[in-house]
Amino acid sequence: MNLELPARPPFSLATAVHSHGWVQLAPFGEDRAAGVLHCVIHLDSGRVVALEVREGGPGVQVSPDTTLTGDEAAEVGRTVTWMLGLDQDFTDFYALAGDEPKLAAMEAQAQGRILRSPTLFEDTVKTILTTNTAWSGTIRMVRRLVDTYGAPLPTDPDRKAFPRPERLAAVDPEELRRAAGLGYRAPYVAELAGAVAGGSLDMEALRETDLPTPELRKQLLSIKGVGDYAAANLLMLLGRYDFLPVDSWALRVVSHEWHGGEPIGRSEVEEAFQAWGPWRGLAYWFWDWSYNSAS
DNA sequence: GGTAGACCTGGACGC
DNA sequence: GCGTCCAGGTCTACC
Repeated sequence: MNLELPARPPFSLATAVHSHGWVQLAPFGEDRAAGVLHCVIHLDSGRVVALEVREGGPGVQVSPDTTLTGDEAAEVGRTVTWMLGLDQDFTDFYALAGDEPKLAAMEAQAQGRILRSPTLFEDTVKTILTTNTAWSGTIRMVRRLVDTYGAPLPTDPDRKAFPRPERLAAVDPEELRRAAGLGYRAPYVAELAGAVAGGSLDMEALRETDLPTPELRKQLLSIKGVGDYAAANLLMLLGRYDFLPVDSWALRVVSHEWHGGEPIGRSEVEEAFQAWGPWRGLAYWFWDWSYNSAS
């Protein structure tokens, strides 16, 4: 049983999937040559299913590895729509970007969507695990977290879904530190999982909130382990582009783009994209960096 | 509000 | 093979 999900044009599955490194993080996977995105998700019914997502029509075709009930199929539809931002509309941004040579190709390439995990909880944990470590470390930590605590896929137990909050909340932080190699980040993940599992923090409600972006940012910053960079990264995933996720890479590319490679600070990065107003994060994310392409 | 130091891991490097 | 250094954001204490 395949699901056909429409996307607001322009849309490209490959562009959305490769919008950042998230596809390299478990339980995502891909067959790049075949143009297939793989993922394993844990449904509300308790079942764990594998999905294959292909571009099809003006949207995507989703192939589960098992027969789904009506409710489960509807949940898969909502989840994949969220993950790929199928209903996102960048018309206003494209109108501005068309006048900027460094962004002018965005509409033709259907850029703008940023691959998300099935839940904001999962994306928040993954974002915490990007901080203060190399990308290879993030890949390793997420993989070990999924392998150690994720619910197995019945048809292939070696493949697992991202662990649910209640599962991680039940793990001693010291075990998280050792078993998943999270280091000092372990108590942050444990505290977040505990808050979500205990009901004191409804992460998924933040996906639909009408809160102004600065207020939403404050809520994200109240999560231990989420600082300026991580909050801005999560806001980007939530479709709020008012803040820039300034990390060491941002300092490097902005320095080479406008400051001759000289050391710069956060303020120079923010100043570079100030003119883009509520779209500044998107302009930064998809900027055609001269340093990046030359290195 | 700004700053210094600690946190943790793995990779690079020198010996 | 071993030891040392470094990169990578956030938190806490302190000024």
